[in-house]
Amino acid sequence: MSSIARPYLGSLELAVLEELWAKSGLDAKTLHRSIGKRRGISLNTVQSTLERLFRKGFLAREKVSHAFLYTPAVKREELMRQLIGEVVKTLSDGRPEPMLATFVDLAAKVDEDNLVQLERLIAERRAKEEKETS
Amino acid sequence: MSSIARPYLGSLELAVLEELWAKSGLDAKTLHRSIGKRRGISLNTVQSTLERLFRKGFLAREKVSHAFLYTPAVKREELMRQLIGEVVKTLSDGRPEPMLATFVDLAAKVDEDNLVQLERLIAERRAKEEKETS
DNA sequence: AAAAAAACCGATTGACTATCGGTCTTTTGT
DNA sequence: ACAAAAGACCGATAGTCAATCGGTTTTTTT
Repeated sequence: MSSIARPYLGSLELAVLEELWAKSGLDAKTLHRSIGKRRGISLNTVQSTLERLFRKGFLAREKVSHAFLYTPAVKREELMRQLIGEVVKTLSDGRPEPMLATFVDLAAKVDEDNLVQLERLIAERRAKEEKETS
Repeated sequence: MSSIARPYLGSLELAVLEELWAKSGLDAKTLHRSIGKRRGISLNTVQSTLERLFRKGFLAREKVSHAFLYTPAVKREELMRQLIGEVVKTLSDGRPEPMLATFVDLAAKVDEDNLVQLERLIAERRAKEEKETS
């Protein structure tokens, strides 16, 4: 059982999501032009990837005239939360410390200033919570 | 290219790691007794999984008399950091905010008190940093 | 030296991404 | 309205990886 669950996004899937986060409501052809051409892959390949992402619930689509227009069904932050949440769930061992320590480590790794930023986000979060509870 | 890199731990691999984090220096036979029997899998299966984890660098081993004794080569926190780091790297888009927001979200999700804990860890971290820089 | 234990090798299966050709369906231009 | 074009849909293949195990070789032990 408890493996770190797929899905798990492949390289083309990620590229497509990135593209759609930048500009949503694109069709397969357009996406093929922007990312498929460079990779030398066919329009069909882009299409099946879109289909797969749609089935997984990561994309929404709407048929406009003849073609599907795709939009992200998850925000970048939501996807991040899903994926990190998976890891955390499987490796936390019941205790919150491993997760929290990891967060502090990773925040500080890139830039020490991130810790300040993180504190600020916590404070904001708490402020919001208190407003709701009052 | 930039997919969320494997490895990626399967269910049996995780179970083995958990077992070794709890009590390290076990051989294949012992691990088979504790986790393999329940799953109805052969000793061989456990052995190949140990081999795979060893090749991946997640386990160390030492031959004691006739059998390999395995120990974790990464701590739970380190593995967590590796895996979460992968996700963060692929989805951060250069900015730290998505990562930081996700961290706050996930910390608070399980238990609101985790935010206090998180603040404490940040403070401790900063204290240590200042000592080193002085 | 024989038996037992364990390592090692190779093969198979199943899940999943990537890939694409071919066909069916729907739109659209004339 | 009908033919051409555009796109969706289906099915097949290849490659990767975990899980699985049988069989063979190597090493210990008695």
